Amino acid sequence: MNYWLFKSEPSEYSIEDLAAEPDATGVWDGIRNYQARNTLRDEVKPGDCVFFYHSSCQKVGIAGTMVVVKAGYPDPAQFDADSHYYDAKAEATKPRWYCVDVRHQETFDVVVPLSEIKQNPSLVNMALVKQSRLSIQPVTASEWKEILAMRNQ
DNA sequence: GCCAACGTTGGC
DNA sequence: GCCAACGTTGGC
Repeated sequence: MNYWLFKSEPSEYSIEDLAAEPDATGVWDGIRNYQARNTLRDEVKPGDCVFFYHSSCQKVGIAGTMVVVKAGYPDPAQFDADSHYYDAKAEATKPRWYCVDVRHQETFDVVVPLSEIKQNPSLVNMALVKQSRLSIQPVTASEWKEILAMRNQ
């Protein structure tokens, strides 16, 4: 079982949106970065735990947790000409982009702010801090525990 | 809205 | 395969 952090702009899709889905389960789609794609396709597995990160908003930080319920499969949006995520170069037999299904688990009472994560000495090696632009990134077990210890404070 | 960091594209 | 130009991300 592995830990991950997925980013989303809450104005596009927030943790509240996920919680409001039927069965609190949604598709994590629209990933259009190859490194993130490879992780989704090859490494993210059902049962893995994921932080939901809110980016480009008033309260930047980790908003809660979710769990992976379906491993990587071709992102349907790449074939949908009406979708913002349409990719003319993707073919049904050779999909370019992948998505996973996730189920909402917990919404933190207060978002754990990026500013506090950056100040926490035991989190200096987090991908979030070092490789800030990656939208799908790994989290270690100790980082997971540390973030959980910072929530609801 | 600015801008640094990083990813992608395309000419050669 | 290099690298300049360009596009995107995302914090502030």
